[in-house]
Amino acid sequence: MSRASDRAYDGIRGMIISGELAAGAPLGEEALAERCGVSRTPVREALRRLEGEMLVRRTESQRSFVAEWSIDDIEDVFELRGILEGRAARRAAERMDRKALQQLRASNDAIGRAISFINPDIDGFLEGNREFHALILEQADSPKLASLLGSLIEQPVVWRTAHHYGREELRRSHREHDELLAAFARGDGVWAEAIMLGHIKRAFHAYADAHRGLSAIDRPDGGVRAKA
Amino acid sequence: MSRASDRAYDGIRGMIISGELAAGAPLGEEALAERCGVSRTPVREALRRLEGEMLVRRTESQRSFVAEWSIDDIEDVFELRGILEGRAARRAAERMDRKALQQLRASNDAIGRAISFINPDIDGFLEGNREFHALILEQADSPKLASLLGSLIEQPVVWRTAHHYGREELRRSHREHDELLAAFARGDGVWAEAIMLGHIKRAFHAYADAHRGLSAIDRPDGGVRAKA
DNA sequence: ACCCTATGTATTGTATACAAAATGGCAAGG
DNA sequence: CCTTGCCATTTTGTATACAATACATAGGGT
Repeated sequence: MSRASDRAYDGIRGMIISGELAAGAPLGEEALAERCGVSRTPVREALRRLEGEMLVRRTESQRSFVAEWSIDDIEDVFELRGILEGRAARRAAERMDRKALQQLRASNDAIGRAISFINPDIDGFLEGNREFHALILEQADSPKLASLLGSLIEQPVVWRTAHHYGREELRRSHREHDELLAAFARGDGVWAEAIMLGHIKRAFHAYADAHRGLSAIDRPDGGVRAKA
Repeated sequence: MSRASDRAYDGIRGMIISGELAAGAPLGEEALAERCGVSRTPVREALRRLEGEMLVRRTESQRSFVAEWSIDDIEDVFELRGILEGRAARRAAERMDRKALQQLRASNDAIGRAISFINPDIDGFLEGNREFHALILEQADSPKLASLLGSLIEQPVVWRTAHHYGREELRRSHREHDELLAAFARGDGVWAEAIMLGHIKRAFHAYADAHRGLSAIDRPDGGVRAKA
């Protein structure tokens, strides 16, 4: 898209995701225009886009605010993600070619490297994770599904979640990706869908636990750990 | 929303759905502004909205066209609708209160009246159908689900489909709604989800058959008919 | 003291002018 | 005859001015 419009979009989105603009904060067009160094026109466009992505909420009187997410909202989104990404995984498994499979392996290897350090490279993990899921969505070859998922993924809440992950949770995610790869290699769509559903469900509970301030040992799973 | 912006949205959307603007037709902002009697600004806003609803496609160079739907796209959308409306039906069944159930019954009764004539009232059927599904979505109480489904329903292709329906297909749809009501009355989410999935699947095949120009007797089901 | 209303202020909606970019045709060269 | 590059025209992007609307506050009435 065009220069100013993108600047506004990236700028506002960044401010929301980083927390610079807190949940519920009012989003005046004039103020945002000034902060982004553009006029109100591209700001308005960016706000509409962000509204479509559910990062911005508008009142009946057309005033914009940073969207507020209740724990129910978040669970709702994770469930929908599970359903839709599950479908993506199933379709991808049924269509996967050798080249795409290798790309997925490479992507997950990059994740493996990112989390191999004593202090895991969370940004590297996130980037690899994003790429991994994007590749699957691409292989699913369903433009409408991709369009729907675009509204759900990349929520601020999702991004900040991984920063609460412990090393074991990162490794578990990595292992689940490996299982997905096994399902893809066999073209087993049902298996792939089941793994993806569990993968997303686990991500939600990791978030919910962190949100409640539970330490690993307090969790319902009693601190189950990956063995390799 | 505001007056001019809505006029542009309703106007363009109407032109697309009615077929006045054919699939693939270019959508110049200036021309649309003139036809809708507003300036380019609200037209641009309407186009972005319609793009989000997948009625308008934009090229990489930001030119807009009426979206073109392949049979695969349509099947894709119907499948996603099935998944998501199925989930809506399940959640609705688990939450349905007496008042909502009565509203649903009233809505389906209206559908029954609309299709009771020798020449069925298709517009009445569509309006009742829209209301019926909207009530379910409302009862599902999942804002994110509603937001996703908003992009999928009310596609032009869906609307035109019902005009190809025979009296028997209309009655079958009406009966399936009755089954949904039974599931809702019992609070049986799994049942409701299954019926909804079948309901949407059938709607797709009705469309696909009509699209291929098959008459009822040529269809794979050999012209199975409702008995009451 | 409370509520209702009116007015001023802040915010959003729309139109228009101008800037940037892209498409399509035309001409020159291979 | 096809290709290639340029230029005219069309189309979209951005900024800004003005109009309409919503909000908040203060004042008066009960």
